[in-house]
Amino acid sequence: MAASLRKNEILAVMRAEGKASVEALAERFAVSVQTIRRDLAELADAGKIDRVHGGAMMRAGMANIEYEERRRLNAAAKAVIARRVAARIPDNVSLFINIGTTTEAVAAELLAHRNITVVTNNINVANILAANEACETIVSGGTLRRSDGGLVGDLTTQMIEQFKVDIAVIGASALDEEGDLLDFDLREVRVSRAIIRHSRRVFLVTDHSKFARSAPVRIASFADIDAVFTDRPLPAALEALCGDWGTAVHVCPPDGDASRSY
Amino acid sequence: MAASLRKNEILAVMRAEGKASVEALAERFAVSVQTIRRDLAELADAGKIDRVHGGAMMRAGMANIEYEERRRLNAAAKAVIARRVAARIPDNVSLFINIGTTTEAVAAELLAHRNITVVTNNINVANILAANEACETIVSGGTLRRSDGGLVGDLTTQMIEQFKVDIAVIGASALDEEGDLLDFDLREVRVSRAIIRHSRRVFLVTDHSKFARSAPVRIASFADIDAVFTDRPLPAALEALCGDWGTAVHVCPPDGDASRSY
DNA sequence: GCGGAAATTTTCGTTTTTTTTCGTTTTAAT
DNA sequence: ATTAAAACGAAAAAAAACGAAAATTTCCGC
Repeated sequence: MAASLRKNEILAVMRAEGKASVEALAERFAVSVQTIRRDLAELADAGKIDRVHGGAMMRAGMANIEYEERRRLNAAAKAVIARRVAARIPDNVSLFINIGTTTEAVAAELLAHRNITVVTNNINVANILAANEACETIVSGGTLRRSDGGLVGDLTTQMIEQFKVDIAVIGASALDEEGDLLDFDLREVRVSRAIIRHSRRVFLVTDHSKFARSAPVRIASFADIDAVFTDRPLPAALEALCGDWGTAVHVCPPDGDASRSY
Repeated sequence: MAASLRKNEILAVMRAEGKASVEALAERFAVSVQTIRRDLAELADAGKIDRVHGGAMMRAGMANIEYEERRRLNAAAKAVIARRVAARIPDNVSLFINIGTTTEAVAAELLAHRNITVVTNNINVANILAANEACETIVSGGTLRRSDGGLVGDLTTQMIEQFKVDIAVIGASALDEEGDLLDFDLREVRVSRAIIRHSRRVFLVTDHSKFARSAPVRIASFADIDAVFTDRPLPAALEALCGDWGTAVHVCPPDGDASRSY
């Protein structure tokens, strides 16, 4: 790619001001708007900026958009699951809530709970629970993961290990039929394992889409979980395993039907 | 979804002022009210704001009125101070940023910095810096203080002590003429002291209103600080002391005049 | 300095997207 | 219940993007 001085300067302007219009850039560099359009198109192709009508902006919001998308996915099912979980959580308890859009939905359903202590490694959960005055919110330390507001790393694990709570609410990126909980990021998995070790009871919340997916790192087994909350029945094989392991299964159908529990 | 430069700006206005009317936004951006309505409708669909008759407001939840009020106070002065501080912070450094509305303004000015590592005990700073891909953000653990998004407590102090950074950016609730930095919450003060101990250089950011106030717990002395950034000249007695102690004083006048440094 | 090839920029007509206009419906306040 | 402001929907108008040909600049060797 032939390096143009202008393109670098455009990038500098964008970084400084966050955004720029085609018109303004054309005037600033004393070239035609067409030339600016080509520069912006190339920069956008290279993934440096995001093109918008009339100009361009820094690619900052991108990761966030993706996350918002993920949050919206199966939102109805997640809300039903969350309500059901919240109903099982009494007042006056201590909780872990870890990373995940479904766990965030649970946090939103805990706004009316009284006198609870929540330890979380999810900055969005902290933001949500800040609205509940009767909730002491403890944020675990760690490196902020931009993609989903999660806090991960050794620091997070160390911090988790300083607690022992009544109930943990955890998610997982994927589930398989042998009853394993899976995730993508080893750092996050280490945190999840610490959470399971330091909780008296563990609730797994997950929508059905996780059964269709796979991920490389094993967090734990359904045998380590006390209860699963999901929106559709488990595969038969897995349901049988849960029976053997004594793992309670709560199916929360989205349309408000009576939910089934095993 | 077609992103627009205007929508980002609307969001910024909303964050700064909490709410905005369709009429006012239309005038500000010199477009028709219809266009603003469409923008607001899309932002509301995306869940960023809440639509109300005649305008829109920030989504309820974390919205802490008192805190928003405090943030708005002397906002212009804080922005000038923040820009000045950011100009003194090079790329490729590690930073502490602690609790305070002025320190948050500094974080906002660091969005264009490259390859920085920021350790913070302020959840708002973490939210702001999430937009900078070239910034590794590490959140200290601790108990979430609802009033200002601060993380405080022994856990926070422990976490801070695991780092040693190049520059600390700190605030204070009050300052007195003998050159002491003061605060209200002992837990927060312990954290601030840890931050000072574990930084190679310390920048204090504060607007003039802090001189008129007092607080019970002593954080440190101006003698422990490398540089002070403020919007009005210090009381003469204190300025003399800073001279003795070798504490640099940067006065950043709000109207864009040449700022004075001692 | 000159000619000419290659790259870059501008011009121009067309297509797409966004914004405005205007008539109608809904909302909130008296 | 009445009324004025605000929201909505759809067609018209305006602005911006696109594609490709024409014009300009740059970069060579001579």
